[in-house]
Amino acid sequence: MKYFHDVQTSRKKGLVILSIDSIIQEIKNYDEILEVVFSLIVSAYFQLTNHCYLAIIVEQVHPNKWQLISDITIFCEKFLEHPIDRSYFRWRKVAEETLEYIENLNDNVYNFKHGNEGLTYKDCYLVYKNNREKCVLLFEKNERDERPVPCPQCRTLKIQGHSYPTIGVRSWECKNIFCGYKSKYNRGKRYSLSSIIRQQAILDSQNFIDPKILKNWRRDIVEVSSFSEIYDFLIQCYSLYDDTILIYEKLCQLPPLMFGRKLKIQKVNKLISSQWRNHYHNLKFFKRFLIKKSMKSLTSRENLSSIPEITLYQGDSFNILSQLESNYLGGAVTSPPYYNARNYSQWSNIYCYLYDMYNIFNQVYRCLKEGSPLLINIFDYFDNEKIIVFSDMGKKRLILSSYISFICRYIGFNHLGNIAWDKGEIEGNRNFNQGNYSPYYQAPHNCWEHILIFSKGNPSFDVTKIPKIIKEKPITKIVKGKNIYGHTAPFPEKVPSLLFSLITKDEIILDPFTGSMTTGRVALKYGIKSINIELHKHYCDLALNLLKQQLSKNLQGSLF
DNA sequence: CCGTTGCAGACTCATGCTCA
DNA sequence: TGAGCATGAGTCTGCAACGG
Repeated sequence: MKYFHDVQTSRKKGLVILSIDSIIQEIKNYDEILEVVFSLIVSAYFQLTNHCYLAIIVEQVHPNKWQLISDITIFCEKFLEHPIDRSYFRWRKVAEETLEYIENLNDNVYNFKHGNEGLTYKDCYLVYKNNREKCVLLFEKNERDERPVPCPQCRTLKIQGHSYPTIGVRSWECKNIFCGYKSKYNRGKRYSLSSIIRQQAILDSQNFIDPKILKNWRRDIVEVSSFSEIYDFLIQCYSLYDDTILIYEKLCQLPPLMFGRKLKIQKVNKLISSQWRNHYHNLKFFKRFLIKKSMKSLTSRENLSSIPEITLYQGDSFNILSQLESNYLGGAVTSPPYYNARNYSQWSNIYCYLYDMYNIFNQVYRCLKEGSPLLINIFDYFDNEKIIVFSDMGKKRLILSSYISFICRYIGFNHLGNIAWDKGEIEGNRNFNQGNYSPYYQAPHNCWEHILIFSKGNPSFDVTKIPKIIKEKPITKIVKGKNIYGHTAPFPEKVPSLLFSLITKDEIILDPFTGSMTTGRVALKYGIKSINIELHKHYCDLALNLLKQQLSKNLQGSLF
């Protein structure tokens, strides 16, 4: 393999691990933190071998870990902004769709010619020891590399470029008529460099991963007896035997050799250059959706609920919120529609989605009282952003939680923290690795969702009251192939209850995407008034039905 | 009650398909 | 025929259903 693919298989750095806490310990200023972290990411990116991983470990930093995680994630994914001259990049179509949806976007269309590339977000592990929480962010580098790779079957370079199975990964087709491999349609072997490397590792016993490690790390919430297990896991699952691993950490006590990999500990010189922070804040990417929407016309809003404690409006969240008073709500909790996750939540691309979210949360901000909390339940869903390509090759883990955090901070909210909603052993204990115990095949089970905590201005509630993690099974939706609940994505009562533990009983709360009105119904139990908004008539009916059931149950209960 | 069977559901990979 | 898109097979395991 090395003989035939000499250039591409030389592995400079097979994995880069960035342990942030020790590096930025003394820095108090958030902008300075960003400067240091961004410079390190960029330097890591250019040293990292293609198709290899960058892991970033974050514990507790000033002022808030989750704010930093959000900025890091968006930066990693989007920091390379330049024209992409591949024909799969159909920027005209992206521009067309976005301009049609976002009316006030009279920006120069030329901007859409620039695409964003960078590292692909794979996962965020939560690692716990006693009560301490560390986050491990994982990114994969897939840089377009058009250098020809010989056919793994017949070693010839008589090949032709083919498609991109995932963005940034070039695939090839063998054109040698004497090659041992031919498909039914008489086409040659198709392959890519990254798949060749991965498949080679399967056969190599030195790359075998201890199944014990995999068992402990099969979910993305992990309980460890020592945080050094993070390194054991990362090194075994995301690098190959004989690789050189680059580690950025100030006080590193790791041996120079682990599992046959050479560790290179890098001293960090404090880099003071605002270059990358400025670059980040000036990305054209943000300018395509951070645009204020103007209200079209006053739509009639009718309260569908007959109970004084609950207000239920059917209609577009933005329109209805625009008509509400400013500074009078005591809190808000919601689970926004996940981008293109269901047939009731479809947008042409991520810009359109983020534009809607920006405008709706902007209105929520206006309606909230100073100091009041906002909780947002969101999941990093798996889909295509549809801003580079439209097919499956663009499908990836979306960074919705990071986007929402960015948007809300842009509006003016304080991002105070994050509650991890551990959904438990959903879908069994599956760990998709195609039966291979070798690196790069280990995909954990994504078993937690974000509940982001924000406040308007300085919080008037006690932040320390909020737990770091809650365990709650998702509501059973499907019984014998039928959706007995009526809504495909309900959230548990615990989520709105978290909000009610922060506010006083005389407040009015808001849920701009209420669905089956879990928020309103739980609020009623707490004796708190609520305003609920839902776009679809169908869900409003469902909400009222569920409310009716709840009330009749309470009535029965009071008889005893 | 317990062993067996088969399916759900999420994801990847390889290959078929199709357009220009 | 170059290049991108679509899709079905294959992979996993817990659990429900089944049957002795």
